[in-house]
Amino acid sequence: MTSPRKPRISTRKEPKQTRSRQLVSDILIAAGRVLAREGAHRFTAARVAEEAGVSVGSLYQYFPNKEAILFRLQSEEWERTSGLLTNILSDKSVAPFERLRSVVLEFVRSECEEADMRNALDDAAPLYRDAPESQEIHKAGTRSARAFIEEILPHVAEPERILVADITMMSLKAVGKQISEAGFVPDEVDLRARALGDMFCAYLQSFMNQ
Amino acid sequence: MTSPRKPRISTRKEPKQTRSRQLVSDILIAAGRVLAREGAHRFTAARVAEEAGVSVGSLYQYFPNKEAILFRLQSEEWERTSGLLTNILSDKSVAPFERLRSVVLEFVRSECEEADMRNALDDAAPLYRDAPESQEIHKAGTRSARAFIEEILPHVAEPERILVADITMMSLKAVGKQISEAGFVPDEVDLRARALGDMFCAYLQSFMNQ
Amino acid sequence: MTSPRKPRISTRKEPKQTRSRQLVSDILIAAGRVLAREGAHRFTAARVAEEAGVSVGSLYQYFPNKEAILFRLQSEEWERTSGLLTNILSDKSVAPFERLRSVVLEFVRSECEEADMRNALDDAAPLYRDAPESQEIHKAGTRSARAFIEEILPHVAEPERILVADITMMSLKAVGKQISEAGFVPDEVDLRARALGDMFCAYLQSFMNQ
Amino acid sequence: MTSPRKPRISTRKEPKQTRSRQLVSDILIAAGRVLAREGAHRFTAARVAEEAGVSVGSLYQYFPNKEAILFRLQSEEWERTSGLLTNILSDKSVAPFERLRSVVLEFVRSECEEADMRNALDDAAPLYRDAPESQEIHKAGTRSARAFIEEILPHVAEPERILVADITMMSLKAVGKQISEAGFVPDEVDLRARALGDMFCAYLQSFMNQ
DNA sequence: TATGAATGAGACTTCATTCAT
DNA sequence: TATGAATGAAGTCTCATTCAT
Repeated sequence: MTSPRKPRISTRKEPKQTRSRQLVSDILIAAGRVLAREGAHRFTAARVAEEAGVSVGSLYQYFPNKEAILFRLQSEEWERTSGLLTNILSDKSVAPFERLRSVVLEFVRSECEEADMRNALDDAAPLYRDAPESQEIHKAGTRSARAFIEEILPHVAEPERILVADITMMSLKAVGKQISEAGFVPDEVDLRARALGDMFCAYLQSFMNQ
Repeated sequence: MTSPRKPRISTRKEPKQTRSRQLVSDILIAAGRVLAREGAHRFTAARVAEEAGVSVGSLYQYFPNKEAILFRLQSEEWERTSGLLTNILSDKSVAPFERLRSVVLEFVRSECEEADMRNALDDAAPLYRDAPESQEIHKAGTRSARAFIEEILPHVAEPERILVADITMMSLKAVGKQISEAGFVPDEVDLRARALGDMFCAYLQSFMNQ
Repeated sequence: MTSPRKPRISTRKEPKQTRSRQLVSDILIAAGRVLAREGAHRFTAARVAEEAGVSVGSLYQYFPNKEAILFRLQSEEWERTSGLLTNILSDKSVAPFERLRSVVLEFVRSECEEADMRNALDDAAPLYRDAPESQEIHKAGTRSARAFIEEILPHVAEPERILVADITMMSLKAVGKQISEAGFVPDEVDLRARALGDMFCAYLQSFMNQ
Repeated sequence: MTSPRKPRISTRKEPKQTRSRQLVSDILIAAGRVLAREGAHRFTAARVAEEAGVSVGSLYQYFPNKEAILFRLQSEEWERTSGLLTNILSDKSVAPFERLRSVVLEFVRSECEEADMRNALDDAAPLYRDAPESQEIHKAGTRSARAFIEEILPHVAEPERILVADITMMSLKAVGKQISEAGFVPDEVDLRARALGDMFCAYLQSFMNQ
């Protein structure tokens, strides 16, 4: 893929006034709804504006383009999820493997909430993914994961730890997405989430038995 | 999400003559190139036709719509991969865990070949994914995986075996994709593929120690 | 015949501002001209837009599709004609048969005005005819006709009155159309219109002599 | 309407061999079916060829273009109908008004047979109507009608007789078409046909009482 | 600041007709 | 004579974005 376009994707103006902040928030909520209801394919500026009850003009006042809206939506998703992960993983009052199982379960469940919107967001990924800002976002989650692995596998060399953390994170995100896409009922979701947790535990355990 | 449209996606005309067969093949190759070079976003009938050196009309003589081309591309990919998986997994002259490691390595490597095209194909997935034909395709791979799990975990109850097979397959596909997207050099790819293999082995092993 | 598609045909946006109203009107006038000049066959969105001096986009801002334009054109025609009919037929200060002759004459004359456009509109009928909105329109004229027949043939049973009214209306519309298509000069038109009026009078008279 | 195109519409080659004759006939039958099944809108050379079981090439061997097929279809229709009219109207062993009533009934009924095909043929009229050959066809029916009027209204001056004949024919054709389009059941059809016959009789009668 | 009408490039798809085999 | 693949112009419609008000 060539794609030398690096579209500006950050918010056009930092809204300091409350009114603006509210507007941005309204737009994002509307965008989520449009995405969930109509699919990535029908996610258009006009539809978002209408759903948000603002004019297209206003929309473009706060977002430089359509992609920026998707990006913000994704960012906020990711921040929420990232916070969740970090909170659970860093809570040292809980046994490590319990934390791991817990984090997997919560993550998968959260992926399955608003699955329609998330799936559509994924479908739309090509639109915002290439922006440089998008890369940044994933670092936070990565950091927590690496710290956790370091905590439970202190004797493993750093490069390998990073590898383990990355593989695990990748699997978690990817499988989480797949589960959310599959449209399972809550019990089926939990079943799979727990199996995934088992897999990660078995994997990490294997380093401890070495 | 609305839009449950089920577009016809199968090949429009069964090409029996060599000429036609060649044409279809040319179109698919051109489509792959367009996809890799321009991305899913710029994958249009006109561009594919031009790249293939045929008229749009001819293109539509062999494919009912753009999605059908993508679907064929994906099918052929998947058939190749599926064959690969089945071959390795069912070769009982090799120790099971060796087969598993091998299959993971090969799968990930194959995902990384023509990564541009594959990634673009994934981006385009919303276009062909919902077609009924598309669902069928995934069954073959699933079968091999389940058979393999049955072979090495015969004492595990069927429902759980299926769960294990599905989780493993999901991880393999999803992580394979992520690795291919990340643009690693071959050594980095292998490193990750092996780690993934380790994870699966550890997981399955954990059922044997029970 | 298959294809029972019921395309949306109503106006896309209720134009409240004068500017919009003007635009819609411009488009309709342009559409009429294109129809008259080029024929139904060459009535395309692009041509209408160009004739109206607006962009295709604007055209689709006010009409959901090409058929809707034709439908509006036809509606306005029909409303005018329908009003004419009703006015003349319900004017009880004039003797019934005089009213009838008058209505036939006026109707046929009005059909012959802008005959090119009307004929092309008829040619295009397959495009808008099946829409539900289209069916509604014909009811008004039917009502006046039935009321008139009731007035002059009060002793005839209702079902038969309806039949008489319907047959007469059908003939009037159909013959009017044929006359307008034939390209007669005004005198020839009047001659035929009067003959048609005679026919209707003779028909109704025949019920009075019974 | 400008429409300066006068497309060649007559049959491309007079098929003397039986085989060819058969082919032309097959094509026409297929064309009728396509028209009835798919509507004028979807009447395409390819579809007719497929329905007829011949290649598009062959189709174009016997008809110079699509319109020619429609024209032939219409011609044959009209010849049949015209023959019917002439036969009934000229049968002097039957009382004139009985003949008139009979002709109207038969004509309307025949219009209602294969209504789908006829309606679609009407929808397609713009495609063949302008050809010069098309004008010729209507003369035969006109002649019979005029002869009939002359027979029963010998004392009326020729120009007026022609007018009467033309108006009556126009009404008959036009109303016949409308009835066939309306999709009535046979009894409803007959009811209307008889009313139409009544109207014509009353009209002609009015000239006899003068 | 907000609005929303206007733009027009560009996507998909169909189909009449030709012509090499 | 028959075939049917190939052509490509033409048509419909959408949508991101701008800009006058």
